[in-house]
Amino acid sequence: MTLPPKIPPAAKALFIADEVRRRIVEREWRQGDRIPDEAELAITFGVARATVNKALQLLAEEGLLDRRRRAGTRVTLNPVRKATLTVPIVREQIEAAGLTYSHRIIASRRSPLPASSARRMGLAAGLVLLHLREVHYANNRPWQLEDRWINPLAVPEIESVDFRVLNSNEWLVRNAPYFRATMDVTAANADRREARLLEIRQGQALLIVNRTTFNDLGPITSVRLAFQPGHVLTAD
Amino acid sequence: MTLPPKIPPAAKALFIADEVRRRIVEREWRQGDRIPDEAELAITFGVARATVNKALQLLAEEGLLDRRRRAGTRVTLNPVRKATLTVPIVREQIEAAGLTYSHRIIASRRSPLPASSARRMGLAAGLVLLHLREVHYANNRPWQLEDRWINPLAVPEIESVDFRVLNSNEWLVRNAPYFRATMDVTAANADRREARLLEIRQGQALLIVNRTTFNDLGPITSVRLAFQPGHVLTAD
DNA sequence: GATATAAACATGTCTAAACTTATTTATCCC
DNA sequence: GGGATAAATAAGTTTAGACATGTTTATATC
Repeated sequence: MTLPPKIPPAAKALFIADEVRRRIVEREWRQGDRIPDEAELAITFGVARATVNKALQLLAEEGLLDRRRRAGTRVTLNPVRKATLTVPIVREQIEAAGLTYSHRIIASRRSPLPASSARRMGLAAGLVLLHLREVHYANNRPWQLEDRWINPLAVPEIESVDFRVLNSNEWLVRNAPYFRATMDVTAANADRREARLLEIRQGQALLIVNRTTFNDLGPITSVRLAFQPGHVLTAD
Repeated sequence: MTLPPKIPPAAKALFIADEVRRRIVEREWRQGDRIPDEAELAITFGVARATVNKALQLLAEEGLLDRRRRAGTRVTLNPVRKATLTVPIVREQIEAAGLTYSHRIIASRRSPLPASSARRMGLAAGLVLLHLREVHYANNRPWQLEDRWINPLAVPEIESVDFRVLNSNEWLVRNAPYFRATMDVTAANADRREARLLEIRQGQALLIVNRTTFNDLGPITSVRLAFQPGHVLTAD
């Protein structure tokens, strides 16, 4: 089976990836099976080995193939369910929906770091960091609660920023690029304070996203986002 | 700046990616800046252009760089927060924690598809599909609720499978590979039935994951997973 | 000045060949 | 049989060179 000589102008790798995917989906190659090696596929498809390599690496990233040196390439036994979550920038998300964005600072002070955030940041609990709490609004209705800890050691310039004017999220995005980030997702019942700020009933289920970013100086910031009840995060 | 001649044995692309990342993090190259083109970087690093290309494509995937033909490569203005969520296979997750896995079928029948699932699957509401409801247990304590719709048109073999013996999740994973999947995450208060099955109080916040898979014949299955309160999904 | 056309350019992709590295398989020795 | 060692193998990576493809910029034309 050679590539259709006309069709693929400069996307042979993608074509090959599709073809391999098809063979897996149609169970021509079954879970656990070893598939032909790169050199062999290169010949059957009439392309260079590097091109096959690119295609197979793509499928390996997707989780469809398991590749090991010398052992060859196999169809993954338990295709793991991976999906890429995108946490949008609040303001952009709201404005993209044609709504008016605004935000309000609830608190901005130095406080000792609680244990949960300390764990996420890899810092000692009780360390005094900058603590920000904000509400983000769409058309003056609460959209998201933000509870953020900022490590001035990693972002010295932060001292001189006035977050009453600027959105902390955006300032950090623009001024504190990160090397590494961790993220987790959970659900929690709104406590009394959250209910008041989000203008909902206490106990309603909130989607919670925790995100911590790091640069070479250490943890930059750890933020807990609590979304309006019913909010859906979509993954690709 | 040439690569340290000794260190990188066969990982120059990664080294270059790290170096570019460093320059961005240290604000040598700032958000929105155009960075030198591939040919130039290839010379400064003393490698082939293909190697630079690989490194920069990596960073573009990470969302750190914006690349456009002819226009060149720029540091992303608004680094989007992307993270890869992995939804583990229940049994493996439970057994990996050293617990005993078991499951129970609550219902298994043909029913008309409700609107929400129909939307996700791209099918007409009311269409009669196979409907499965299960509880997964760890050490005999409820761990996860599963509410699944299966499209027999995409998986004809399903008719002959006895899910009282086999876990539907695993059967599908092994026997119905998919082309494409969609996933979303939200939070919901446990209703009375969910509370009973999960042995929790009604109203507790549950993390909900909806996942739909497709193959070339159409939607295969759409599943709603409701996790125990407090469950955390971790993204990389 | 507006608009079509051509040139320039940076990234995108592919190739063929070489070398590296992890891992398996075979072989030899005890 | 057990264990160390060497050979074989398949993927991982890099290179230099080529051509393709979008985009921008400059140029010519109306």
